[in-house]
Amino acid sequence: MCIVSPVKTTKVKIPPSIAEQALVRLMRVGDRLWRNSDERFARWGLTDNHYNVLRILNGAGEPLAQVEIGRRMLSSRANVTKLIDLLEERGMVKRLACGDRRVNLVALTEEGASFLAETAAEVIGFAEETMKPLGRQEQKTLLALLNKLLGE
Amino acid sequence: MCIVSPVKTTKVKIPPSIAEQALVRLMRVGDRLWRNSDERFARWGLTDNHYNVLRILNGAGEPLAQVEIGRRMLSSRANVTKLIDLLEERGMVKRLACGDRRVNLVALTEEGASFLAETAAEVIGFAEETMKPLGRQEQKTLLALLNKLLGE
DNA sequence: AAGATATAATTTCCCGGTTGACAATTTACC
DNA sequence: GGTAAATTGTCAACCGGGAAATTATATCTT
Repeated sequence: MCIVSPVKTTKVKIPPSIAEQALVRLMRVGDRLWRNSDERFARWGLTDNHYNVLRILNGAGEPLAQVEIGRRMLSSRANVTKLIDLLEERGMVKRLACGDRRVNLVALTEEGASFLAETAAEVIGFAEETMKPLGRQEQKTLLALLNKLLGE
Repeated sequence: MCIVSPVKTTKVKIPPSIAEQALVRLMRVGDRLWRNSDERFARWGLTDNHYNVLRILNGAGEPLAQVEIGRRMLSSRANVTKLIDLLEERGMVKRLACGDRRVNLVALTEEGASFLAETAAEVIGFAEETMKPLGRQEQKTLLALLNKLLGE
């Protein structure tokens, strides 16, 4: 048991701001989602960032330069190198030479594609479960607000 | 210029899911906010997590055990130790003994409080600016949706 | 054609945070 | 009351990711 001497320390009165509340909540939710997500993908020995790379390649439908991958996923160039290193080691991706000898084109392999195919249902299921507290319409509203916030 | 041989690699058809879209957007927005926030607080030689500790202590209005701080900010005990170490070194916080000799009660100092007072306006200003793309009512909606999502 | 500038990837180093082990203490249980 | 289990804070080791410097190549300027 912890005996607290009578200390009063509510020092600073900070005016409540809807904007700040929303911002803090947004950061907290984001933080939690990243943790959960990471936890999930750890089962496959991957980071959610690794998975993201696979999804980006699959979505693009063609090999992409590393720098382009980094651009699409808000990651530093240095980090993309390491991400690709692991994915290539696992055979999910391969680097192709191309006309410009500075760039590596990164392509999804058969193995990477089938990994995506096998895990897609589960990944989507996870998303559905996470968002379940919100109805379909609320999810749409949320998505719209976030898009507006991102300014796109 | 990069010559791409005619490769078709759109392998896996993944059904579009509102839930997943919203989830991904949420994570992306959260990530961006954490980055911006960290960048801001770097001016004070702090992490946003350090600032968070100060806000939590101020909000609680009484000294808190480290484990309790960790609980409120979803951070590990070990990390709280390090956060408090720095804040104490800066004189913004101090550790108090209490009845239970396992726990350190952490209290906001005068210096910590005045730091909060001095920076509050700017921090709130940052939040307002970040959330500006949304109107007041939209901010409220967003906040409500996030709360519902957190299940509180 | 030659030198300056820009771009892509990689390497190295650093930082914040987590995990796991540990010591001190408290609580639960028999 | 006394031993086992649980709790708190700390430390050391590790890990994912970011920033800056490095190398190789391409483009621009003249």
